[in-house]
This record gives sequence, structure tokens and C-alpha cells, in this order.
Amino acid sequence: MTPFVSSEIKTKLQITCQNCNLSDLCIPRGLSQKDVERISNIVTRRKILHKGDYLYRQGDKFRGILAIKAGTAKLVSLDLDGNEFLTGYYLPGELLGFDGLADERHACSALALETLTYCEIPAEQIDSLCLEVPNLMRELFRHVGQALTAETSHHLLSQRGAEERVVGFLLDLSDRLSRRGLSGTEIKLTLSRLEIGKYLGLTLESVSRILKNFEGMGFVTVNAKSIHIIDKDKLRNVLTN
Amino acid sequence: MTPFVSSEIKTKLQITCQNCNLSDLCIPRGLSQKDVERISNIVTRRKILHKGDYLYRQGDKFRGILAIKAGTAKLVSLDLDGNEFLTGYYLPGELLGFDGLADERHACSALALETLTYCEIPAEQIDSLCLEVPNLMRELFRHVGQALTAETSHHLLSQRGAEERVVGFLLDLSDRLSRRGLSGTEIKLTLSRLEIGKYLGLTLESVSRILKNFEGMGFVTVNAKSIHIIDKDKLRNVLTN
DNA sequence: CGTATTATTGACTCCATTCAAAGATAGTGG
DNA sequence: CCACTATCTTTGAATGGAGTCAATAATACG
Repeated sequence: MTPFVSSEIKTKLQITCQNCNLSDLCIPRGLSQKDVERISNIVTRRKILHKGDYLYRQGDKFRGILAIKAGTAKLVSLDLDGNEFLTGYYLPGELLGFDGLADERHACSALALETLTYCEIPAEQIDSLCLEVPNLMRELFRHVGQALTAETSHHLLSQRGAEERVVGFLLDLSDRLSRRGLSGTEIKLTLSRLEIGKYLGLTLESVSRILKNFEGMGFVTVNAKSIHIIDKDKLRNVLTN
Repeated sequence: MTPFVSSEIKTKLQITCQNCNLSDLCIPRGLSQKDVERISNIVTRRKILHKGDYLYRQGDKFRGILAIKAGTAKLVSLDLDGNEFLTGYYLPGELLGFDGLADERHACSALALETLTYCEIPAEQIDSLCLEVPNLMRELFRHVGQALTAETSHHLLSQRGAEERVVGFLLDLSDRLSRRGLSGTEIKLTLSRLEIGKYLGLTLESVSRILKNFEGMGFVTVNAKSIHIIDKDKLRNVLTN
């Protein structure tokens, strides 16, 4: 075999849930060493996608639960007359695919927002793996529960005024980045203004104006897709006033 | 023992998942005779509540998954500054409580909208029961997945115009009632205009006006809390135009 | 370097809210 | 059973917040 292939095999052997730097954010969180070993053998690792590629499409058969290893993804729904809505926005270590649990078909489409790698627990193995590793079952129930409460929060946010929605988006993103050990104040967006708008139920113009306002008030500095949060408390006050 | 008490015992013995008239809507759907027998022994049956009583409160410890036997319930969330929002509206045979899966505390409050009875799978038994009855595990994943996609649809609906939201609400309710063998055209609301508004992200005045409009256009007849759907297709057209 | 996409900014419009007042309904106690 | 009260609903008029339309500016990309 060529050295090229052998290096691929090596990679395959080397990267497991045990040594994944995201293991404390992803599924392994709360599982014992032994449990992680067990699921590590079944998890398919490190598929690579590029910007605009689909992880899955609305209507696709449910293939399994996905975990983002690197990069970001968006979850998109189409309503009855085809307007697109951004249901979710996912960071490394976050899980994706629960929209396929209800009826074996995905209710949304998932797309890479940039170059992205991910892991997968194949659908056919979930049942048996859960029976073998009860802690995994508990974790999966927890995660799907989190997906549900996250969606409820998102929905709640979208009932509020335009400025509050943008603040909610920024603060949520900031918190999630911090939890991943990244900067919670220097945010590099992978979503366009249009996509933020579709996530929040606003037009891109509103998003643009509001970011400008916040900059004018000294809450943030905005440079295209880079947002620096200057005063998180003032941002929070927008929500609670 | 008095006849009164003995009749209570009888009732307790008689009503099980096997003979429940909702068994094809509720958890037993898709489970074998044997599986149903097994869970039937663990499900707590027929608690009774009255209008305004809580099934659980936001922040309560997760006690289990509830199934409505008779009556209707609403699920309520409070946002950061205390405005109430109606997350869901539940009919007999529907399951409730998934908002407690994420972190062992309920993210929402559930209240009876009228006299209500329900059954419960206690939280402590869910794990062991799922291991014993793998089909139950699958069913629960399916149900929580349905809760997630229902919430996404609700969110999607709330991005649309006011009339479309009211139509979406009426059609969803109509479908769910039909599926339960009840009339899908003679709807007896247990929600006030205010509550419908909080469910759809509208004011009660808008809800009232829109129902009046629909009546004027011959889509429905409205008598206080009774809504008769005259022309479902015309209602559907409001959504797709 | 030039083109395509994305973002900003302004003026105007419209849909749903807000405020207000009257009318209907349901629940309670005499 | 009726009167009384609280709650819910209807209806109207005025306001305002976000959308739409449009034109320019900036950025990304080949």
C-alpha cells in the first residue's frame, strides 16, 4: 500500500472518543471509561464536508445522531410555501439529527457553514448500544431533551422585539463559545446577516441596523463577520428591560 | 368495607393500559400485548385535577412522563422578564413532561384547562423499564422526537402572518381531534382568546378580529368557545397563498 | 482586477399592537 | 332563580415597529 493510504489508516486508529478533545462536551460526557470505549468502537469518525454541503436533507431517512468535531453547521426548515427558516446553529461538540427521531425521516436539512468534520452513531446501532450501555441511553434522552428546551428558548426569543432577539442570539453564542474554551467576546460569525435574520425571524436589513445601533451605543464593535462584545452587561440589560 | 371503597378498588383494578380506549394513541401504540402488560403494571393511573391545577411547575424536579387520559392541558413558559408564553396545548392520549428531560427540572409549567385525569410513568422506573422493554425505549425516543418537531412547527408557524397563525392553529387542532375520533369540524375550545394569543404570539384582540374575519368570509362559524369549520380547504388556502 | 455576493443606509408602507370603551358570559351568593 | 361581579370578548381608532423597496458600499472570490 502507498504511504498515503497507510496514513489514513493510522488516523482512523488514532482518533477515538477517548482522545477527542471534545469528549467532555459531546456524548462521552458523564460516561465511564469503559462505556466510552464501547461506544468509541461504533462511532463513525471524521467525515469531512465543505461549505454548503448537506449533512442530511429534509425527508432523508434518519441515519443516526451526528456530533460536530470541527466547524459549524446550520439546521434549516422549509414551511408550507417554501420560505426557509433557520432552526438551529451548531458548534463543535454539539449534537445534531434529533429532527429525524419522530418518524425516521428528517424534518429539517443540515448544512455545513464552513469546512466541517463530524462523527456519527449509526441509527441501526443506537438501540443495541443503549441496551448495552444504559448510561448512553440516559445521555441521549438528556441530549434530545436539551434540543427540545433549546428550541423552546429559541421560539420564546423570537416572540420578543427585534433588538432583544439579536441580543439573545449574541449572548447565547457567546456562552456556547465560552463553554467550548473559545473566546466569548471575540465572535467570528459563520452566518451571514441574511442567515441571522432567518434564525431570528427578522430581515437582513433589521439585523444590520441593530448591530449598527449596538455599535453606536458602545455595546459591541462590528467588523463584517467579526463581532467583539465590549459590554455584556449592557447587552443583557436590553433583554431584561 | 363500604361499597364505595370497594368500587374504588374495582376501578383501580379495571383500568389498565390494555383496556384504555386511548391505547392506540398513547404509549402502548406499537408495543406488543406482552410489553403493554409489563408497562401497565408500572404506570400510575388516573390522577384527577381541576381547571387551573398544575400537573407540574417550572423548576419542579422531573417526576416522569405523563399521558392525558381525559381533559386538556396547556404548557406555559416564562421568559426572562416574566411574560408568559403558551408552549403547547395537549389533548387526551398525548404525552407531556419532556421539558424535564434536559436537566431533571421542568423548563415549563403544565396546567389543567378543565377537569383532567392522567397517567404517569415515574422517572425512576423509565430506565429500568426501557431496558426490560426495548420497544418502549424506541417509542419514547419517537415521542420526544415528535415533541421536538411539533415545537419546530409551532415556531415556524409563529413566523408567519397573523391570519396564517390562526389558521395553522385551527387546522392542527382539527387534525389532532380527528385522529382521536372526535369531530374535526366542531371544535370546542378550552383556551381563551388570550391563551390562543399567547400560543400564537398575537394579542387577544387580533385573535378575536381574525376569527370574525374568517366568519365573515364563510370559513367558520364562531360562537364564543365553539368553532365550526365550514370550509377546511379555504382555510388551508390562507396558509399556502 | 473585475465580478458576484453580501452589507449598509434611507424613505416609505403596512400589519399588528395599543389604548379605550362597550358588550357578553360565567360564576357566586343572596 | 336572579342579581351582581369578575372575567372574557368584541369593536374601533390611532400608533409604531419592523418590513419592503431601492440604491450605494464593501467584501469575497475567481
